Parts: sequence; C-alpha cells; structure tokens
Amino acid sequence: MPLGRWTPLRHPEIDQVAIDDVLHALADPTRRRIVRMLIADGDRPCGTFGLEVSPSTLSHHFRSLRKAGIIRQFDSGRQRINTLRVAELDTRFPGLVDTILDSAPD
Amino acid sequence: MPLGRWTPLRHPEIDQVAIDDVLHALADPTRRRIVRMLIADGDRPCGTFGLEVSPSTLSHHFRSLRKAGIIRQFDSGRQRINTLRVAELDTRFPGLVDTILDSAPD
DNA sequence: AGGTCTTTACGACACATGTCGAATAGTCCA
DNA sequence: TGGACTATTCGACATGTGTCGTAAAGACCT
Repeated sequence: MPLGRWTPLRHPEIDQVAIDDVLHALADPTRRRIVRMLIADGDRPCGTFGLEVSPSTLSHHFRSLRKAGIIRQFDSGRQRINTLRVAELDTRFPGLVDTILDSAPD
Repeated sequence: MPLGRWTPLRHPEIDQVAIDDVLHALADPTRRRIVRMLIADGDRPCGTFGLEVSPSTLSHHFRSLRKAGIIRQFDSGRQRINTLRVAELDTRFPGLVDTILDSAPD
C-alpha cells in the first residue's frame, strides 16, 4: 500500500470550476489566509505559511483550494509551489475573490 | 416533549453576522434559489417557493439563512413571511451577495 | 548509500450537513 | 369545537469536514 507523495496533480479546467466549491473553500479562515499570503507575497512552497495547524491539516487545505480551482501547484525539487489562479478566476467569476476577501476580517 | 412551531425567532444583529456563515449559506444552490426568488418577487411565505425538497428540509434552509443574517422572518397568521436583509447586508459586506449571485448559474 | 527535508496519504475521530418522515403547535375557518 | 393548513421540531441516516498522528515517497546533500 503506497503512501507519501505520488498522486498526479490534477487541476480543474477553469470552465469546470464550480461556484459552490469556491465559496466553500473561501468560507474557511485558514484557507483565506493562504490566499491572502499568496496575493501579498506571490508564489510560495507549502511549508512557508507558518499557520498554526499540523502539516497534514495544511495539506488538506491546499488540496481543497486546488480542487476548487483557486490555486495551482507544481513540484520543484522537494517542495511544492503554490500559485494563485487569479486571472483565470476573475474571468470566470468577476470580482468574486476580491469581494470575499474584502468582506472577511481575517 | 414539545414539538411544532414554538421557538422564538432569533435574528442576529447585523454586526454579529459572520462572513463564514454567509458564504456557507450561499454555497448551497437551494438557498441561493430562495434568495433569488426573494429578490425577484419580494417577501413571501415559506410555502410558496415550489422547490423540490421536503417541507422539513426547506425549513432547515430557512433557518440557515436566518441564522446567517441573510433573511428575516415574521409570523403572519398561519404563515411565516421571509424578507431579505439586503440593505443591512450590503452595508456590512458591500457587493458580496450580488457578486455571488452573479457568479452562480442557478 | 544513507540521512534529512518537504509534503502527502491513510486511518481515526468528533462534529456538522442535507435529506427525509412523523409528530406537533398555532392559526384560521366552517 | 373540530378540521384543515402552515411550518416547525425531533430523530434518524448517509455523507462530508477539520483536525491530528503516523507512515511513506521523492528529492537533495554528504
């Protein structure tokens, strides 16, 4: 039974991204914080967010964001880099992410 | 053990409304449909929405929307009337509801 | 090759969610 | 008073979620 990092990275086409998934993803403060840090400081590997959750929980949140079409991930050496899909998202759901982030205090 | 309609109606103050609750509430297509019908046709009692869910499920959705601060309810005879808290919501989270509804296809 | 670092998968847990059917309370009307 | 109507609460169920600890895979470095 294989464990560890082996699953191929799947990113949904922007047309396939569902509004329900985006809203659900951004309804969590930890995930919003991730998005905010990506906006502020650009692409970063998973280990550099300094959030107060365990590595496995963090991994779970990155998967949620990826499956919701909010971030893109690619491997670089032993780290996995996270990128925001801002332009794509804003084409599909104009103003949505910004409006949500402006509405949230955290 | 008392059943039926007896619980006093609680509406959160607009300042107490949490963004997480709003996003979560609007992440459900049935609840978005309710909001849309309220925008389109104005205040209406619970029984006039014609959605394909059971009465108890519908009641559950109305409670979600009420606790999220999205609707207000008051009793009138044997019906319970639903009102959107649009103005209040737009003060607290400018543009949020409209942007979400514009982003959703249903 | 061996050790370390980064990140994930798996299993488990408590808790929340959407759904329904049945029972019930309040209101209106005959 | 008795019946019909509206909407809710309760209990149950399957499913999903956020959380963690542990084990493992892949990449880098010595």
